[in-house]
Amino acid sequence: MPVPKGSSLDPDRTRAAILHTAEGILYARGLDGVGVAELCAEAGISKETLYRHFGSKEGLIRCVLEARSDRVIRWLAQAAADAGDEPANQLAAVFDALGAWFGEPGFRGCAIVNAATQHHDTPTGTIASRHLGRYLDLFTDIATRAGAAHPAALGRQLLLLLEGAIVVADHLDGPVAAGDAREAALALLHRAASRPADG
Amino acid sequence: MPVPKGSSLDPDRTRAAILHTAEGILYARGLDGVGVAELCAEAGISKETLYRHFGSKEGLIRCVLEARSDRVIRWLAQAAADAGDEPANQLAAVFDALGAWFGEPGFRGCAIVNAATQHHDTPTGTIASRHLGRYLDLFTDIATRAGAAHPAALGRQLLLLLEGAIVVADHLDGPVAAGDAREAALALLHRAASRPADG
DNA sequence: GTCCCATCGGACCGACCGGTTCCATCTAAG
DNA sequence: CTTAGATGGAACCGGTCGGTCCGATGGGAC
Repeated sequence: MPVPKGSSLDPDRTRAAILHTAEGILYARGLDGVGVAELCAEAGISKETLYRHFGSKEGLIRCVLEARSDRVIRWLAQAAADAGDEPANQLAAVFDALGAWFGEPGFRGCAIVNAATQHHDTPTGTIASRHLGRYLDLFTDIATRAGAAHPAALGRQLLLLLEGAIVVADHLDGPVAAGDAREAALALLHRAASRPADG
Repeated sequence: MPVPKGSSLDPDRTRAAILHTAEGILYARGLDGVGVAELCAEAGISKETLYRHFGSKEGLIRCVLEARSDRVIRWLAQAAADAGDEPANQLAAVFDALGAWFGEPGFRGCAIVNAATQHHDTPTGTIASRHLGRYLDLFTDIATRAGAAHPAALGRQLLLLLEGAIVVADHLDGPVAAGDAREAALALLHRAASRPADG
């Protein structure tokens, strides 16, 4: 049996349900905008269960954010992979995927960056750094395969466009930002690839 | 007399002192990370004085953010103006100024965007929109004077670089982001100016 | 001197917070 | 059946929150 101890249902299932419910509410209302009591009520569990699984509200937040980071990175990497082998097409696909996300109701920016902004001194900040680093890996890989002269620098610039697009989409003009970012990203990629020996 | 009623010192002076102290603490610790009592203690005033001047904590936050937005925009516009008339030089100067800011101890991202992230449903969100719009005006002006084919689109792309740089500097690599953004911004400007009839 | 009023210091309020504990209950393993 | 562990429900804790109110002080304006 994969279930180590007996219980009414499945502890792993319970844990996953808590994470899923908490992710939505914490994203929509902010880390400090919702109390543990409400999270438990929405998830249909007791506070004792939550504290047995996650130890503290901060522990729950950490697990939620790590799961979210994994999912977001996998989603963008898949969007790139689905676009074929051409780096430019992959880059365009990434920003197209972002545009679709920006247009969804309830879009409120990047949950991980938002969380780090709200609790900047906690381990949450570390999760955000790792998250941005994973974006960077994705972009640097694309830049490298595109033959950019300085793939690391181009990767960082593409990351600026991604993060800028998220912020601007959240606070100013929604999905429009994704189109602007896409166009700028392709321009930077083309420039770097057409000058492989020099900037 | 500019002072309407008698008081121990000067109500306007008191108000400005509250704003100054509150701005620093709210920026460093977050909107929900500090209570009204502590803000009053640090500013050397009583809660009654704070509530008479600002009505509520939200009212205080609103005044702090509006003052901050004014100051930041004026600071960047001045940096551009000090760089002469050449649009490319002005753009470079803006990102150089950002780089200096990113390196300052206590840098924590954009106070206005951070605030909107923390209290997204309050009027704070409106302040953030206006703030980004003012950046946009600055960049669109530079793009127009540079002879860009689509100055509005270029302005929005430059805004993406600025906001992205702030986020990345805050959560990943500090002042490096400003240099990357500067280089990308100049590349986008050059591209748009050298193709004034077509993208 | 006499008012006026901004101010301070602090008591006070109700609400909510994160977190702990106890207990009855249910389920699955043996 | 017995037993052990996971659970829900709820009471409870100390602390903090934003906000109000009151008494005392002290400096202009007249």
